[in-house]
Amino acid sequence: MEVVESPSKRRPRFQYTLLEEYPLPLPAADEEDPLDVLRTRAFRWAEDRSQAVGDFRSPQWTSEGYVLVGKCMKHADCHAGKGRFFKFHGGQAENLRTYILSVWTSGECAGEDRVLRPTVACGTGPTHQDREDVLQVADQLLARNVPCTPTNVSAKLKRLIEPKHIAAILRQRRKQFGRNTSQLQASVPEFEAWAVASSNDYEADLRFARYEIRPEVLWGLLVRPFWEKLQELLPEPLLDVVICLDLAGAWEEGGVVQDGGNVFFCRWTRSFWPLILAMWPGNEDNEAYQEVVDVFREELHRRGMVPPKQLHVDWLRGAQPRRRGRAGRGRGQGRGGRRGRGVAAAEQPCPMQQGPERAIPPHLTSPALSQSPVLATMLAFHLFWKVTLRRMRERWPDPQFANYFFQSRRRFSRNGLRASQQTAEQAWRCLKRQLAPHEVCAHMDLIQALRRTVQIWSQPLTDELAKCDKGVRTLMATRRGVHLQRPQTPDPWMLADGQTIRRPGGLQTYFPSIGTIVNKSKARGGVSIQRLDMRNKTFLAMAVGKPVAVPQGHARKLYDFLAQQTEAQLLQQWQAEGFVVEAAGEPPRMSLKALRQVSLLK
DNA sequence: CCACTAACTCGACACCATGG
DNA sequence: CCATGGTGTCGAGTTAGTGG
Repeated sequence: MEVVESPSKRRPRFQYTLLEEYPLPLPAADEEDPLDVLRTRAFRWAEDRSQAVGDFRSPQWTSEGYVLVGKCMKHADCHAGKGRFFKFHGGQAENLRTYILSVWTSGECAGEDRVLRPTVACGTGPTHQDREDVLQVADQLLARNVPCTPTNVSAKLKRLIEPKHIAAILRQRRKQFGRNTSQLQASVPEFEAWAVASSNDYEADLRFARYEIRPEVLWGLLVRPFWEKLQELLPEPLLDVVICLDLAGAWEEGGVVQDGGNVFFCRWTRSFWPLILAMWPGNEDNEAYQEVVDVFREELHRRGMVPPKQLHVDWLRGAQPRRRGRAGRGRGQGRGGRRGRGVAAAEQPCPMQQGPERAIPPHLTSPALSQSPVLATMLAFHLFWKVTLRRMRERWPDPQFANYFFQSRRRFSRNGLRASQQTAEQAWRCLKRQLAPHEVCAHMDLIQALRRTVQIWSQPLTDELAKCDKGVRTLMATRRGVHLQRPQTPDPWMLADGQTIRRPGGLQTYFPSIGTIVNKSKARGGVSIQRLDMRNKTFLAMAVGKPVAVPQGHARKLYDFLAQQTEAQLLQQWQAEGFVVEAAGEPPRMSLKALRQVSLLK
């Protein structure tokens, strides 16, 4: 008759040896249940050591606190209970600053790599190892800014894994992390803590106006130094603002709101001031713009500043490609939660957001909209858009868009000034340069880099610094050199001597006087200036951009354009010059080409 | 510039594994 | 036992690359 095995005889199978003492952060205050604490720490260890542990038995309460026993889930035999086991217990270290997890192990791993879902009809599922390898390669690819596609991953794997498994694993990964690397993902809590703290810190250089953590990390930061400088310039009205969104590296999208227009440095150059820095991952169409505009408004309001007269949005590049990505699907499937917020600012929505569902891009490429010419008088401006509007309403495939476009434009458009995206583009490159040298792997890395950059940009430009080439690349100008409005007269140095000036963010350059420029050009035969004396005023006409000769009588012609008093007169003149092209059976259209030619613009 | 194709993405659904 | 998560499959739609 067989004797019942004594516990001591069976025990050898469970002879645990200490594997390691693993330090981990102390449990937070709200993690009170020691069992939960131990369990999460055990999982954390398993993850850090790429060890699949599962199937925990009921926890036991011993003199050492709770003890958890689980087994390796990686191999077939382990899973069946004939392999390796793990035992965990833990507690605060003696110095009380860390949590020490004691990991014990018993038995050896045995059996083949366990196949997940062995019952599936298609054959084998991926193994744990498969998944780990795929995820690892995916991380590497993403960190290097290489598209993380099944093919790419497959090419980088050292062994063969079924493509459909790779695709499925990647899909799951995308669902969880999007395009973020796991390191970026892991840095979220740190970021969140800072975000909370920073939201109310009105003294800091960077302050959150918006942030969201889930499901994606996105934020808008206000850049205090530039807002304050702007406020100092009041009551001069803001003329225009350019919003620019662009890709910042592979893993996220950034936005810069730029007070591009007419912040004059030394009274003649236009420079950019970043007021808001925003990060908007991925595919939110125009919500990013809308959000940034909202933030901008709120801060203006908070500071009691007057809204800008013009608002330019670089919607073509930012919005169009994304749009296609979503074509054909319903609109509601975005994130319902965020929609509600846009409503508050709906008085001046982003152009793309209203129009008909998805049919906009062709219009946006129209030169009439994207490069409307500089028109010298209010009357010309009026006529130009009157003709164009009619054309849009009657000939363009989407009349609704025309209505929308004009509704939203009417309020802030004016003649004369066309804010160029160029400063915004340059600014963005500048920002990228500043960020590039720093390794940005975690959310806070980016914030730190931005903080450094803002510090550099916002240093005061003293008179001495303005003259020398060395020193910081500040975007600030000397105090008396900044204006929000276009100067009415040239500075004295422009007339007489020229000057050496350091442009914001750039190196110093010598700028000759206007006289010198003209003389030099004349000497090379490149410029011709036509003079027109009218009563008590003198007009000069010269080509801008390309140095071409001014045709005989051209100054007079331009003068006549300016002098027209009524719409009918101007229209007649424009028709005669071929600016307005009439065709049978359809509304007239503006010929930008002719217009440019006569303006002697390139 | 255009058409064609292979590669890719995504959502929906079913089903199983895992953890509580 | 239930909730959650990971995987396979299918179909629809998009994108990038290639060759004319």
